[in-house]
Amino acid sequence: MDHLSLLNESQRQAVLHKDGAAMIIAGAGSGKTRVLTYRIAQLIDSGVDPFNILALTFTNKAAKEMRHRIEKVIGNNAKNIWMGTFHSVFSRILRAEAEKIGYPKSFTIYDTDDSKTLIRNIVKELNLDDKLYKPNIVLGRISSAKNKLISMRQYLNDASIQADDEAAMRPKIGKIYELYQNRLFKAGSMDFDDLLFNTNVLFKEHPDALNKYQNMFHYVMVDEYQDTNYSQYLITRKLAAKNQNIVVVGDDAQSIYAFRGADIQNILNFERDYPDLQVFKLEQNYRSTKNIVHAANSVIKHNQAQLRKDVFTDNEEGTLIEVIKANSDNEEGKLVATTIFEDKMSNHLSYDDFAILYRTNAQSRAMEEALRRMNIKYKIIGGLSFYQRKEIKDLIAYLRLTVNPNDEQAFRRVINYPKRGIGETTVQKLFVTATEINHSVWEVVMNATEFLGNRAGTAIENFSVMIRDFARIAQNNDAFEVAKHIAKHSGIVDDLYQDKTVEGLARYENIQELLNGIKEYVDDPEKEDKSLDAFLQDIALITDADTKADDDGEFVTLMTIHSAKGLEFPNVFIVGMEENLFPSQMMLNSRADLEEERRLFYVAITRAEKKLYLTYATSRYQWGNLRACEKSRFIEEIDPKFINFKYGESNSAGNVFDRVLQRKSSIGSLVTPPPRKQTATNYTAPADFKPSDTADLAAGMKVEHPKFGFGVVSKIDTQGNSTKAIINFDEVGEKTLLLSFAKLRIH
DNA sequence: CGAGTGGCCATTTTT
DNA sequence: TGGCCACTCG
Repeated sequence: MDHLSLLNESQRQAVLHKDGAAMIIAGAGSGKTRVLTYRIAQLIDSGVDPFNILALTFTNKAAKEMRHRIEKVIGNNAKNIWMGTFHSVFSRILRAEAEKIGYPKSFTIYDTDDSKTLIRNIVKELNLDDKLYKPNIVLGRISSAKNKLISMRQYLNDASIQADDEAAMRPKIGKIYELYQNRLFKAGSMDFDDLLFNTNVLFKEHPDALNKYQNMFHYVMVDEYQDTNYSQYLITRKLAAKNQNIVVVGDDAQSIYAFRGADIQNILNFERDYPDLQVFKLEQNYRSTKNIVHAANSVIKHNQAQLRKDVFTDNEEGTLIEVIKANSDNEEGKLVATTIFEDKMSNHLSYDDFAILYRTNAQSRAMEEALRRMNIKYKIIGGLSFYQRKEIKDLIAYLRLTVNPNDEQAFRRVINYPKRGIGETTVQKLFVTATEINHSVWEVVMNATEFLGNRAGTAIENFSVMIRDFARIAQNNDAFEVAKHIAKHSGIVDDLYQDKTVEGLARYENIQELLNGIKEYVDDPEKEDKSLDAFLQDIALITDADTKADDDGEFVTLMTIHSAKGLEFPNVFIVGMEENLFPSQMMLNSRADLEEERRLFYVAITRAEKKLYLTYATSRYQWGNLRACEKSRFIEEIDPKFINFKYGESNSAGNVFDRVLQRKSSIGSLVTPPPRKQTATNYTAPADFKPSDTADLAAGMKVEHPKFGFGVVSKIDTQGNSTKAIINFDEVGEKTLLLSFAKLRIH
């Protein structure tokens, strides 16, 4: 294969490795993805069936990117490779095998919010102190137990775990774990951790199933191995036990997910499990300048626990790292924004070339304000995802309930939304009864009239008839048809329709967007299964990071350092380089924590190709209070010969009081432009508004929409049995509407 | 039973 | 400072 010539010696060796176990230690920017890509291509070239290759990644983004790149090399065959995140691949497998372990085929997946709500409910039911048993903490304990494959039974029986919980004044966590797990089971639902936990259960209790997948996956590959937890480790070990063809790729210096159960130990275990292991080290960095690579090396040297590795580069020297000091978080934002602006202008760069990285999401606000004031377009990755919006979750709850009526959280969400006269009292009654007879709420609902008075009974009965009706439709229709039907007949659309505020309008649009998304899903020829079931499984594991960039024009990228892993940008700003922020206050308690934090800094530095800026502020607002901040120790840990202090220490420090005054006086000029594109309309639909039949709608026609007002059709787009109209509205600009859904009056 | 208001809590990271 | 929840009033 000619592409072998594009590789350096160690890359080539790693690519050409075929049978047996191997570990590739890949330094930052060392062409890891390229090696993985070519290795898979090489396997297929040598006659391996793509169906027999399993490639596991950590994020959807990484999976997508790799599939994309393999397609470029070997073409369509790449589609048949089993490639995805641990969660998505094994939820797919569990879906086929669920009944073996007592779950329904169409089990639903609880997201973190569902899990927390359930825990909150359980804590309440147990009459425990909700100040002590906070959902975050409890879920954290349960999650880390599951990641170590500790079942609720083992948890309750483990003396040292119980002692820990008692010492933390939370002796009932085990009890909560038990109830939580029972409730999930009764609801036919799994949380994220269950997807991996239950895969382990399946493989353990059903050797036939394990055997089946061992025979299926002749070659197993795991990316970002340093971020795997015990549960994931064991899955891969079992899968590879038969053929022993397993390759893991990782960089211990970039292990930043220990807080989530990732265990460096897995790398050590790996060496123990496969004595014939071959190790390849990729040490040449192709991404960054010498200054950046050396600076990163000088930082990571402060860690004790690490595999020896010498990352080097043949790239140019580059410019020094700039350290910028600001007096406040707002000034920090301003300095970053102006620096970007000036750099772009004087060097003819694109905003795409810049990224701003921070430790916590909360820091984005100051940056956003500054960028907006300078009219610099930006995009935030992460944060609240599309699928976390209330209206989206509401509709999805209906969809979930349709495929799995036992789904308790979905039920709770929509039982009285839109309002149908079923109050909290009635719902409580249903849940209490369910607990008493140890059945799911849905089973109680099915016999509601026996437990409830006439009025509530009827309301519940109507609800259950509606859901069963949805389920019936879901039997012989694709996900889009069902979802469209549900959006209409659940009353969600009508409800949003009433709300003429800006937010209401946005929610209405979001529902449309979700339906568009489902339409796209069923129109995708690569998706074999177009059922609502399949769609739900798919989106349960999607995060904001993979929603495709609607890239209208160039923009600066803002995100947390965690989500920046695996990415690269010519110019990178790491902001908030302050003690207690980065390193985070919560990570100062142990050497291990601090080292993880330092690895995080290492990851951040190595995102930069050409130019790196570190900024910090000497004061910052936190929970509405101004607090003085100190420069981060991490700045001191960089070898100073790679740094240029732009607003050096000589700058008069000033005191907090001065800064408050300074800040106050500058507030007058902070006239913030409108935060978002305005979509409010002054238009209100006339009382006699009646939608026309839009079958003959064509470009050029003038139409009226009950929310967006008047507009002109600019394009009609028919795909399959759905038709979209692109309409230019007078007030809100261009919108894409699904005709089967939108109410339009033709003029 | 539903809408509106006040009080309280929070900011570590994500599948 | 802002978002969410619980409580109270209509």
